[in-house]
Parts: sequence; structure tokens; C-alpha cells
Amino acid sequence: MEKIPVIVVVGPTASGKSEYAINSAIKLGGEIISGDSMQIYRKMDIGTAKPSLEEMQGIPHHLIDVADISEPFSAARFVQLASSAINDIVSRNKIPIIAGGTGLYIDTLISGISLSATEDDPALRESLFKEAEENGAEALHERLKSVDPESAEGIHPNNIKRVVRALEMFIKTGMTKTELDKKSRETESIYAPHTVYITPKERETIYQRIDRRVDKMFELGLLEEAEMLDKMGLRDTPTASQAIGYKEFYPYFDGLCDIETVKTNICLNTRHYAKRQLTWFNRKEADEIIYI
RNA sequence: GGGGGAAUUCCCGAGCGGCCAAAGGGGGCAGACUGUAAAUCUGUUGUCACUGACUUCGGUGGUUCGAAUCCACCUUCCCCCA
Repeated sequence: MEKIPVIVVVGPTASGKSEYAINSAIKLGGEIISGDSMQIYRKMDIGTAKPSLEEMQGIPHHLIDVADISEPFSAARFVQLASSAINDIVSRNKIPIIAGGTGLYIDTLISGISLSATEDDPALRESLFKEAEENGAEALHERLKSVDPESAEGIHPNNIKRVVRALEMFIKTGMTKTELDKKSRETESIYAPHTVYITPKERETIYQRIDRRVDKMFELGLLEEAEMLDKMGLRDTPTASQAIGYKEFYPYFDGLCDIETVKTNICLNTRHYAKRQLTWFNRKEADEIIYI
């Protein structure tokens, strides 16, 4: 079967991916699929740096504003939505351009990993976390080791989220994470990606861009946006509540810190995030590297 | 003017005679990553010729076999009384 050519634009936050993707779309006749775990949420506009209508220059953007903040989101859901968006784009003879910074989502999509369909079980998840809290992370890790030593080997005992997930997989499906991962790799990817990695030559460059962007977000009314979302219950949402640019406001709204602290923390968390993105993308092969 | 307290490694902050290159946290740097991923987690962080040596705990000088820890003086900061 002929593979579907897609262009993939990745890089750390504030690297200029969106702009690059839009320009490519104009040049090549493409449409954009956002590969971003937070831009999927409606109303989270300024803080997630969604491109404005003008910036989009008429290029259709998919996977932006597709979920309510109260909804959980996941790599599986992303793959599902992105795949159908790609089909749609291709059927209209346009080129799909995937642009975003969520490495896990994008890699899962283009590498053709097929995540088996399992429903979440919040109650089970919660009970596993409780178990870790009561008996210690080490004990939970031991439990994983007894059913799936191979995956336990690769997960640090302190990384409770991952230990829980691995156990959850086993309990729900009767198969170990090791087996399921292996199975997920059996299907070949249907995509032929051309990946463009946008990266700074100097770390300082991206840090400065981040600071500038955060300043701009505040000018655009980030505080008001965060306030509105907080009133909608953002901090109690399963996924959206984690978004940088919003969560730093929670203590401020509770009168526990001043606005300058919020801003500083947003810059800092964004830097850390950018570093993690760089670590992720650096080890992947890119077809093209563009320095900012 | 009088009295009391504090000065610690990039920052905050423990330490109060040997086990201290100095807890812990932050930050920095590096890394991991298959369904919460803008999340979660790990390592490292005085210098060097690095299983050892050397220079650090405001400054100077002392006490001691031995001091970040005790003493004296100096400098700076904080608090209280005036």
C-alpha cells in the first residue's frame, strides 16, 4: 500500500513552528494538524499560544478547539482524531502538515503505534495510587515486577504514574505492558513523514523567546482568560488543568502569591518544558533541521 | 546612644569542635519517556592530575591534635529600647 506523505514540524515551544507550518502550507497547498496537547481545548487561547485567525492566513487548522476543558484527553484520542483529519485532507488533495510540540502524540501517530482500545477506569487508577500512598512506591513497583518484570525494569519505582499505568494495563486486559507494547508495534505505519525540526542553536535564544512570549500573553489578557477558566473549574479538570500558563495562577487567585510570581513561574515552567521537548526531539532523526 | 540577633557553597536554608565539600529545597546542566505528556520521573551540580589532593562557610587574628562550628576585634545587615 502506498504510504501517505505528511510533513511533520516539531520543535520546542516558542520556536516558531506555527509560523513555519503556515508558510509551508501556503507554499505547498497544505492544511495544518496541530500536534499539541493543550491547543485542543476550547477557550484556552492565549495561554496555549493558539495562532490567531490572521496568523492562520486562511489555512485550515485541525485539532484545535476540539475538546471542552472538562474532557480528559490522551495520545489515543489524538491519534484517532488526527488520523481522520489526515484522511480528510488527503481526500481533498491537500498535504497534511502536522505541527506541534507534544512529542508523544506526534510520534505515536506517525510511527503507527496502534494503541489497543481500552476504556479508562478512574476507580482502578485511583485505588492503585492509593496503594502507592499507603504501602509506598516501592511496594507498588514490586507488584508490577511480579507480573511484568520487563516493564518494571524500565520504570523507576518513584515514577508512580507509569507504574500505575503498567499495572492498570495488566489488570484491565490480562496482558502485560510488555506484551501490549510489542503488539502495538506490529502494524506498520501508513505514513511517510518528512520531519522538520526547528531548534535553537543556543539555549538562550529559546529562553528569550519564551520570556517575550509570556510578556505578550499578559498584554493580550492572559490574566482575564485564566480567571474565566478558573471560574469554569479549570483546576479540577483531568488534563487541561495541567497547562502551563494557567496552573501558575491558582495560588494567585487564592491570594497566596502576587502576579509577578505567577509570571516568573510561567516563564520558568515553560523553560523546563522546552528543555524536555529538546531532549525528546534531539534523539529522533529529523529529515531537516532548521535553526531559529 | 544602649541592648539583642544574623552573616554558609549560584539562591533559599540546615549544620553549632572531628563522621563536613558541608542536609534539604530551588535554580542550572544532562537524561528517560507507547493512553494525564504543557504531565511524570532519574542523574548531576567547589576545583583538580578525581578510590586521592587542594581551596571554601563575611574579614583578620587566636584557642585546639583538629574549627563552618569556640574566643577577640573589624565590616555589613536586621530587630528592640532611646
